[in-house]
Order: sequence, then C-alpha cells, then structure tokens
Amino acid sequence: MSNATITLADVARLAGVSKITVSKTLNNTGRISEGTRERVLKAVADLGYVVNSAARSLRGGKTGVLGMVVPELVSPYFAEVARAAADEASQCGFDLGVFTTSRDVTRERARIGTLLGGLADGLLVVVPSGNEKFLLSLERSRAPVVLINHFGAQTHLPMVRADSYLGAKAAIEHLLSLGHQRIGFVTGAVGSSQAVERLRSYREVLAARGLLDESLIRPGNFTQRGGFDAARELLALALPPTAIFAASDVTAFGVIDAIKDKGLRVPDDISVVGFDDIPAASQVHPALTTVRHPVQAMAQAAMQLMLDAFANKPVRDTVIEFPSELVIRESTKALEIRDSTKALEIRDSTKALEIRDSTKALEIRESTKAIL
Amino acid sequence: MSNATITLADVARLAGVSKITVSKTLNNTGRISEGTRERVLKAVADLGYVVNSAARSLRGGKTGVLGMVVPELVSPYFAEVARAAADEASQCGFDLGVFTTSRDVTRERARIGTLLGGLADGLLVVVPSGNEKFLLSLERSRAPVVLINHFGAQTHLPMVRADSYLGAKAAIEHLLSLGHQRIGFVTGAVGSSQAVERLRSYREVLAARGLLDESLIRPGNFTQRGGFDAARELLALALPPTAIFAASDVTAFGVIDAIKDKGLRVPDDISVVGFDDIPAASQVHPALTTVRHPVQAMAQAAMQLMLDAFANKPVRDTVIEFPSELVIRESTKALEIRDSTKALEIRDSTKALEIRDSTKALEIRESTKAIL
DNA sequence: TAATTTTGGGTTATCGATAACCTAAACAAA
DNA sequence: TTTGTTTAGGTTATCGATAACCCAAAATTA
Repeated sequence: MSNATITLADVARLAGVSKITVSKTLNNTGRISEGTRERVLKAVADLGYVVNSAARSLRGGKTGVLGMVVPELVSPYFAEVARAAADEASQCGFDLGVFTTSRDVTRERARIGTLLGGLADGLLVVVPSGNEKFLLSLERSRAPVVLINHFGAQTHLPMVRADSYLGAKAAIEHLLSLGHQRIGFVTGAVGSSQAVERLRSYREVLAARGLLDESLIRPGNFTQRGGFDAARELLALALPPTAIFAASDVTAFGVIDAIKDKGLRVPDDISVVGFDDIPAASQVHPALTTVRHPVQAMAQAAMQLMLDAFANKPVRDTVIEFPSELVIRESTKALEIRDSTKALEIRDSTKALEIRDSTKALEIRESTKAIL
Repeated sequence: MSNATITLADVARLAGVSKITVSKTLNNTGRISEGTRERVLKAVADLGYVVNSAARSLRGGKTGVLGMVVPELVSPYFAEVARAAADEASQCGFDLGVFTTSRDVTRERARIGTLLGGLADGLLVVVPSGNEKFLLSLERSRAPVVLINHFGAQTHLPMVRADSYLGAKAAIEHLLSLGHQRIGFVTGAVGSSQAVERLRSYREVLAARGLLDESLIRPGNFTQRGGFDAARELLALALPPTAIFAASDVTAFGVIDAIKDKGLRVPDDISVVGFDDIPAASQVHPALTTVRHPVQAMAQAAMQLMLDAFANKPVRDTVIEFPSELVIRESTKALEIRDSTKALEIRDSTKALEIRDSTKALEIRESTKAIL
C-alpha cells in the first residue's frame, strides 16, 4: 500500500495517453474517442485516482466545496441552519464544510482568509456580532460571501435574514391577548443583533401600551442556565410576571425549569414563549409556544445568491428578508383562576395545537444603494 | 474595491523585494533584516494579503484545516462530538470543517477524495456504517484518517472509540438491581455498529439470567418518533415491561413521551434509561439516567493520533478504546408499590443524583497486527 | 484530385507559494 | 591583503491540473 500520490500523469502513463487527454475525459471537455475514454476510465479506477482539488483550485477552477461559519455547533438553532444549508448546497452539487467562529478575531480573519484562499468556492457566514472590520475583510475577498441573519453594521454583502422584530411582536401580542399585563423578558447574548431586535420589539410593543417595566428584563445569554437564573430572579420579585418571553427556546427551557423548581406550573401559573422553534420545542411537555424562522427557505435563498454570484450576476446590496412566524402550542394560556387538577391533564397531553402566522418573504434588491 | 487576487508578487512589488523574501518573512524561515521585515509586513497589511491555501497545499505544505465527516449535524450526540473535535483541533492550531455524510456512496467517495486531495490535512471520520469499500478507499488516501466510534469491518486505520457494550451492560444491571425483570429495549439505527453493540449487550446480559424475551425488543432508529412508536407497542403488550432501555437519549425522550401519553409516570410506573448523555438529558424532567461516552477525551486522543500521523509516527492498527459510564439520575427507580403523590414530588425535583462508573481508557496499539 | 472540414489528441504556459540552492555584500580573523 | 564566515536576499524548479492553442490523420466536399 504505497502512500505516493496518484496524479494525472500516472493515469496517463497507464492508459498510454497524455495528461490532457485524461483531464478532458474526466471533465467532458474536448473530443475523446470511445476507446480512449474507456481506457482512461479503467486506468482511473485501477489506480483509484482522485483529482487534487488544490491544483484545480489554483488553476482557477472550483473545488465544489462551500464553507459555512457559525458561532457554535451544539446550539440546536445553528445546527438546524447548518443542516438546511448543507441540504441546499448538496442539491446544487456542492459540499458544505461547517466551521465554528473563533473567539479570537485575528485568528478568525486568518481562517476566513484561508478558506476563501482556494479551499472553498464561497462562504456562508452567520454573524451574530456585526464586527465591522471583519465584514470589511469579507467584502474584499475574491470568493462570494453571503451573510445569514445579519442585522448589524452596514455592508454591501448580500444577505438573507429572518425578521425577529415582527415575530417577537406577534409573541408579545399573543400574550397580551391572553390577558397578561406583566410580561417578563429574558434577553439573548450581548452583541447578538437578533437578540437586540427581539428586545427592541419587546420594549416598543409594551411601551406603546404603557406596560413596559424595565425591572422585568433579565439577561439570559441564550443559555438554559441563563434562562433558569433569570427566571429565578423574576419569580423572586414582589410582583412577579404572569408570563415570560425568552429570547430563545433553550432559554425558555431554563425558564420552565425554574418555574417548576419553584413548584409552579406552565402554563397554568405562568405562560412561557420561546424563540427559534428548535426541534425539541415541539417535543417537550408542555410543548413550547415559540417563534420560528423559515430556515429551509432561507438556506435556499442563500444558495441562490451564491449561485448568482458564481454566475457574475449582481448580488451586491441584496437583502432578502423572511418573516418569522408565531407557533402557538401549550406553554401559553389565558390568565385566569387556576384549577390544579385540570392543569395537569393539559400538561400531559401531547397533542400540540399549532397555529402559524405566515406571510411571504420580502426581497429587497439594491435597497441600500441610494445611500452611497 | 477591485476583485483581483492579491498574491505574493503584489506584496513583493510594493515592498520592493522578491517574492521569496515575503514568503520567508511570513513563515519565519530564512534571515530577514528588521527593516525589510517591517516593510513587508506593512505591504501585507496595506494590501490585505492572505496566503492562497490551494497553492501552499499544492506545494506540499499544510492548509491548517482538518475535515470531519459525521452522519448528521442536528443529532445532539454528533454535534457534541464535532464540538469536542473542533475544540481540540483549535488547541492544536487547526481549523475543523464538519461535513455530513452523503447518502450516495459514490458521491461520498468523491467528496472524501476532494477533501483529502489538498483541501484538508487530515480527516476525522465518524462511520456508523462500516462500509468496507469506503474504508478501503480511505486507507489508501495520502492524508491521515482517524476513525471515531468504528466497530464494523476490519481496517488498519487508527481509531478512537467508546465502548458501548459495557456501558449498556452497566445500565441493564442497574435496572436488574432495582428489581426489574421485564426490561424492554428500543434499538438504534439498522447498520450502526454502536447500535449493534448495545443490542448485543442487552441480549447477552438478560439471556445469562434467563430473562431475555425477544418480544420486548423494538426498532427505534435513534429517533424520538421511533422511540415513541416503539414504546407504544411495548405498552400495548399483555404484559408490558416495567423498564425500557433506549439505544439513545433522543429515543428515550420519545419513550418517555409515549409513557406520559398513556397516562403513566416515569420513573414511578416505568423506569427509562437512555444512551449518550446529550446535554438535554440532564435538563429534562425527570432527568434521564443514561450512559455517557467521554467525548472530550476521545477527541483529544483522536487529535493526538492525527498529530502522530503528521509526524510520521506509526499509527496503523492503533485502537484506543474508552469505557462508557453509567450516569444515574431520576428516570430509574426501584420496582415497588406506588404512591402517586410522592412520585410527583420526586419528578419535580431538579437535583439530579449523578453516580458514575469510570475506569481508565484502554490503549491497544498494534493489536490487530497479528491477524495479518 | 485538390481543398476543406472534422476528429482525436498533444504542447506549452500558467495558477501561487516555497524548498533547495546560490550570490553578493559586510565583517572578522589570519 | 587574503581567506573564511555571517548576513541578507535572490534564482530556479516544482507541486498537479487545465485553458488556449496547435497539429496530424481521417473524412467530406468541390
């Protein structure tokens, strides 16, 4: 089992032709007779030849690999986004390599450079923090870059994102319609533009009705533990909230844990709403009322932007925004006098009621060009 | 904003030196005077130059990127394995790109070839199905390949894996010690070597005590839905099991859903044990008793094998096996006369009792060489 | 038959970075 | 002054694949 690299030259020698003939055969370019083609393909199979992507890339060709950068892999939301993107990429004949963002910005830039410098044909970037310098270095890269869920600093890079503001608004209004007046909020990660949008929506909707109470806002950092701690603080207030809106589903799980830990019940004593609609949201008891991003459609749009960029179509300043949708399940309930026994029955039911508010994706091309 | 690629030559021109001087400066090879170094670094910064990885790779250098292939991204277990691997890779100065296995074997081989043909310096492969041809093509690749959790076909590739057999045995014995005699089993995915090991353990341990009943074994396919359906069937039996062992935590969640759906309680009516110890396992109510793989240690060992391979140390036929450990939480309970009120209290407690059986990792180098 | 086109396939140069080797200076020692 | 030794930096060739171009022989047409 020799470890020597098998190159086009080896195949050519075995098949008794020139390198270029092998290349043409494998790429279906140029004219090759049937006999030669067969001999070449046999030699390729016998030697187990595979093209060297580095060489092909260097010569100006495509590697067939796209890169994706996400903040973390274990977060169900990012995992879902990555899965959707990998699916769409695969449909288009590309492989998707998923990388996690480094905490170190310098290292991060170096890595992006590496990826874009011949390893990947393009990059899908999920930027929670809108680091301007980082975006600038992305903009100047030769390979196409598509941003996903970016709400921060100004950039000309094409992007696909899901609205967080209206989805959060729908969630708060749902709670208001159930009679809740004191609604707590557990924020997301500091620096996440999505988290900022959700908090902004919470503040504006409640302020408009004179119900905003800043003491009901607690940091949650998008973690279950953060949700747990935040809810504990909220429950310890002299006048605790009757409903809690968490900036993510995972945070909401922590909130629910804290509520149960206190001996209270969801949704009978306190209603809880999450955000993201990760797979687990529909499978916990009580099933979680939450806001969902149309992840698959977003991935499809991102992939289309990537293909457009490959085809040299103009994609600069393109913004494709999808609406988020409220998914009502079992963790929210009208504010009323409780009956513990009945509440338990409801909690044990697995039949989730799903109601969705969905509208079409807005596509805004060249929208920010006028600013230039 | 020109889109032209910036190469070493551009930097060299601006700095007034030759290409090789730039290369030496950036790689800290050769002797460069302080003045020249500064001029070069300034030119690099001004132009925003980043090395072309494809060219470097082609020239025989390293790209600094490792590839990892996992069956899927959304599975919490694989996500956790990928996270651990990315952590370890990062510690060693590498970036890790995570790819999902394609269903199409031909496409899969082509992709692996692409990755190994210059894009990645090495590959970590999580192979649930031990496709022999696939392994053979991996063996003949020039770049190092380390298998993770492989139990299938014979291969010379170095591997790191966690025992499933003994962990499953510990789980079953835990249930037996609690007085359970009728223990159901929900299997994993067909073709998964891990799933095979777990089922084998279940069969052997129970058969040894004359308690094996094949009608208590149901397919679960590692999914929550599969666990749900399997548990429904088990509960519909004339003599249903008093405990159910699921081949994965996610399956166990489905099992628990089904039990609750039937109006029964965990662990008061039926005990449930999972496998994997995904993050959610410790956070559900009741917290799940399960079996855990030492994922971080495994990733570290895999990375060490990779580094050894880079250093041309012999790694062929190396097998590093880690023991799995039983984590006892709240979903298992001694078989006894029930008191519903009391059971509820236990269920609502968030204080998980964690007991672990842990021994040291076994390292077997050259173990299979004698077979040749 | 001569001219033209088609077919099948080879030659050369190139992508960008770098290992191996070489060449001038400048300085020190003899 | 001559010889040796650093120091600083440049030349050349090469990795593997392929675009652009070229060239025979065979087939077709005038």
